[in-house]
Amino acid sequence: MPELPDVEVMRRYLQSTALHQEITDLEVGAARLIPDEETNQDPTVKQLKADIIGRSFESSRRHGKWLFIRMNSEGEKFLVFHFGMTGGLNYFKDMDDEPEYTQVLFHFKNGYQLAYISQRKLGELEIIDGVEKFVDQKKLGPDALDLSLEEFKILCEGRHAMVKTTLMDQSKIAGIGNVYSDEILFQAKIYPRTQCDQLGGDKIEELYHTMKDVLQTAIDRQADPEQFPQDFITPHRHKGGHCPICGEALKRVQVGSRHAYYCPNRQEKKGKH
DNA sequence: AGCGATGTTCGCCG
DNA sequence: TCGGCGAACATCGC
Repeated sequence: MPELPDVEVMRRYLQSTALHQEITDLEVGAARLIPDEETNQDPTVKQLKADIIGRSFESSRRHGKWLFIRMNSEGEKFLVFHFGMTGGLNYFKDMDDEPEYTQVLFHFKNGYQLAYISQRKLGELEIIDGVEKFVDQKKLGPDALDLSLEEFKILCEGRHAMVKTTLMDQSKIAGIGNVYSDEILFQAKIYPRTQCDQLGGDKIEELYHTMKDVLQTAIDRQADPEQFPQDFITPHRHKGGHCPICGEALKRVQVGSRHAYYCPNRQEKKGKH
């Protein structure tokens, strides 16, 4: 589930495995992952190879759900990853260990490989020359972990949209998706369809701190639901799941075109008390 | 066998 | 202008 914590864990993984090794070859299985300004996909794959082969990864950055790898090119060049709904990375040596659904494979001079995995082939991989410019073009808001309380208050105040929608809106806050917005709202005891302008100043501040806590805790636990604290909803976030705190059956409600899971006992609807 | 799924983009509507 | 909604994208697992 590649949201901010998942991508951060992948960034650290890549940072500790695949840096400073010359890339000797690149195999592209799913060309659709590489965006193309023209309609013909072949030249972009060739261009991607030309930009990458012979280079090495030098450092990494993350903004929201996007991962940037700076390469040792002439001038600044970054490889950008987006993992869609099902993507991931795996660094391995023996080709027998090549993961299923590998879509792009980087070969390093030391005999290791880095696989970009994507079961559903939704995702993106491209070369850019500046992170700030890219963030601007993609109209991404500040990264959720960099967002200040003041910025968060401004995002919420006077906004009629639902809180969950706002948390997931990448142009306002970058990095939070369906799963972590549910977790944040569960921890903050807010009903998912609550509108931002129904939250008081204190509640907004509480939500802000909860957002940071949830994301940081998830990163500390390797974004692995099995390692999450006992009171996290994420491992129970499915049909038939129960609240880890009070045992109530979880409910599901439509928000935008997605589903939110929540505890009807602990996430009260506004005006009901 | 059909439906739902962690993501983004785009167009339509009130 | 803002926000909600739904389709499209690809494809697998339940």
